[in-house]
Amino acid sequence: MVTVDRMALGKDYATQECSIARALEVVGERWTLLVVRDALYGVRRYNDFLVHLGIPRAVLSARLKTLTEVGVLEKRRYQQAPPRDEYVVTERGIALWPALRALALWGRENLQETQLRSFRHADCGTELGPYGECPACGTVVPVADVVLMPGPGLDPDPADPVSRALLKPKRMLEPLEAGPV
Amino acid sequence: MVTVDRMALGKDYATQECSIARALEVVGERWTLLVVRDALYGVRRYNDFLVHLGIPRAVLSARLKTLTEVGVLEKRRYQQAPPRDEYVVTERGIALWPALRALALWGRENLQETQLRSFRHADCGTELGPYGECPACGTVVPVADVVLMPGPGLDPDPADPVSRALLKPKRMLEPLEAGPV
DNA sequence: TCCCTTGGTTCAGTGACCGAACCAACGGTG
DNA sequence: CACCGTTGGTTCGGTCACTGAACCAAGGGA
Repeated sequence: MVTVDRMALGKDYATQECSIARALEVVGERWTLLVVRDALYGVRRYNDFLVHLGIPRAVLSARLKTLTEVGVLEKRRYQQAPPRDEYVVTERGIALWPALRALALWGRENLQETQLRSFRHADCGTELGPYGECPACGTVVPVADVVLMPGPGLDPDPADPVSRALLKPKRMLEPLEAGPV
Repeated sequence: MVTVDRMALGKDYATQECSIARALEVVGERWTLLVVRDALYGVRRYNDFLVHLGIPRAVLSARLKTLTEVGVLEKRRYQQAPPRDEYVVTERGIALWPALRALALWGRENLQETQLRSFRHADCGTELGPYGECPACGTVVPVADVVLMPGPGLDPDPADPVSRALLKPKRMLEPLEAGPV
């Protein structure tokens, strides 16, 4: 019996002296980055994450808990009776935007045939360049000034209310109004 | 009995219409992004990946196979007798650099206490800015012009030869000369 | 002949993920 | 007041990916 703690399988990269490994220990598990993506899109409520992601409930609960603990999300009571909480993305979560945008760009250029969505500068409607800048304005665009635009490759009649809400242009970070199922 | 193919557990996000999900199906599995990171650092040989990552051999074989199939790495014979292959990062793999750099930055700013490594512009030695640009030169720096610099937080006497080689400044992409174990 | 290097494959065990069922607090309705 | 619907979970049995250790094989060199 050694005193070394049993390393949880599949969670950390103990031997790696590397900031990327540290980051992946937090956001590298299955579903985690998609939860953060949805949070940046404005999804805040348990049920909206659930139906939009199609994720097992136990896994969603675990991810929301971890992300709250590391300060990427903040659990906040939005109504008292009955008590209801929502998960709002924090500054630390917003700081993941460059990584997510880079991944989206890579996926679109290398794996995706049809254009699904685009990220545009709210002020002028120009699509963001490869480094998150607005080519027309010449400035780096903060997430709050980005609009998520639907593209031609999307299913025009999706089953879940979150996907339906995202068929219209949507300002990032603003809470998403998901209709009934 | 439905005709729908059994979805492999833990690999794809079938319901997601999203470039990020497509990207994560390829690079979202455990270890994968660290393999790509090492490839960008100049690691090319099976044994070097193995000792540097501390990854199970079966998983390394699987990841190298998948990454080769999707065109992120290229398997190339570097000597005939005895026959030996190496894995070299392709243009498609290099295109993952912005995502990895963004993740590294996030990990360092949010999770890491000590500075482990920094990415600097080879021409002038300036540390890269948050969007991969050189603040001094005002240009976006391609990976080939980035130097990986060791920082004060690193173990000064690591066990594996790859970590030892990375204690000296190292130009990205150039093949890494790992000494004997 | 024997051993070493390199680059793998095989296999049993473990734990993360899966989906379905269940639970609980509260409000509204008949 | 009984009952139902909404929201936000927890529990549980089964499956599959990851783990680590052992094994394998094609050469080269002593």
